[in-house]
Amino acid sequence: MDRPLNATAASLLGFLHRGPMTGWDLVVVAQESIGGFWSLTQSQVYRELAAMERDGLIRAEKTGPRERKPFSLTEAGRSAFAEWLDREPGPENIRYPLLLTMVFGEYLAPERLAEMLRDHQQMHERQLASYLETAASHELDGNRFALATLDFGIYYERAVIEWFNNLPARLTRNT
Amino acid sequence: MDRPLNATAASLLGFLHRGPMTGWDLVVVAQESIGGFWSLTQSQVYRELAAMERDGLIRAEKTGPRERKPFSLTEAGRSAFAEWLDREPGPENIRYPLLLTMVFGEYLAPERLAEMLRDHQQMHERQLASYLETAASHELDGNRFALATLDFGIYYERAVIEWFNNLPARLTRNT
DNA sequence: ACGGACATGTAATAAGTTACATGATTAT
DNA sequence: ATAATCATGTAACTTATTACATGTCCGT
Repeated sequence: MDRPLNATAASLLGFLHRGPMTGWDLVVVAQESIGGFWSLTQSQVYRELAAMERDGLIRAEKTGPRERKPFSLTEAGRSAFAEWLDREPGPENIRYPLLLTMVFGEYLAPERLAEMLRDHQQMHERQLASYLETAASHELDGNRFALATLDFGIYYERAVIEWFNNLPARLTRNT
Repeated sequence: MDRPLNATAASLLGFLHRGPMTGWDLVVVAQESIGGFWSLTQSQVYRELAAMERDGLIRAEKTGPRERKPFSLTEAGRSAFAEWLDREPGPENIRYPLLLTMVFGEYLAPERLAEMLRDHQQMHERQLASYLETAASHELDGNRFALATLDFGIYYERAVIEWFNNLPARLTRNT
């Protein structure tokens, strides 16, 4: 007990500030609001919820229809969250397999690499479009913080796309 | 055996194309060349090396001074790598705790958030400077692929810094 | 009636982190 | 001589991924 809260668990506590939610709800909400820079899976959510219930940070409300089991914040949970939130957030980390592939590009058929680049560029363009749509929808207007993180995604995708566009010049060179 | 190769292990095989290296060497080389978008730890390296030796993908050369135990690629290793390299690289994933903190910014003292933002912006500025220095040093000129990934880092850091610079306008708004 | 979304959870495994133990060699 | 760096590795643990099992309720 009183293990330090990990970021994934903490984010669940954060969402529970909005009111009681089930694991399912949390997966959906998290996917939507932090999915762009913090991945989590269903399994993780249920596991963290179970652990946090054991630790008294959340409490199960009475089970609803379809075995819905909503959890609500306890005072302990609220303060554990506040403590976590105030801590120095760690450095970001990026893991991009495509770049790994590219570092070893000399061992790969150029057309194959080109194909991968095309695919990934397309994915990023779609992601950017989706972010822009969200931004235009005004559904986040109530929360300037959420909007700011969305903005991060937009800046990121734009930069990546620009990088893709300038790549051929970089890669076609002699050497 | 014949478990699918993971990206971390595969990258070690990639580096071994340059010639036999020890775990230590690999940690250093990997840190330098892919550290920006693929983190790995010493433990992981030694574990993957042990597993790959078991699987016959690499072979230990004779131990040198200081218990140095260099590994070299086997034919099996070479072809496992080629196979891995040709595969569809998965989507990138970013995990940025600062953004998590920001999403819940409404529960945090504004000055504390501002402080975190200042710190992180500084970290990104330093990172950018370091990338630019590497780019200016011409030490990567022999490898246009490595240069391209370095470029990714530069585009990324620039975008993030720009985002930081535009943040106050975003966050100071009413609401 | 039935397909699809809702909902919870477990099992098995892989990957990643942190800390430590041990010792050799080099440079000062 | 002693501190720093080189070098290998283990132990203990936490986090993350993938796949599966089970069942409910809603809409058509």
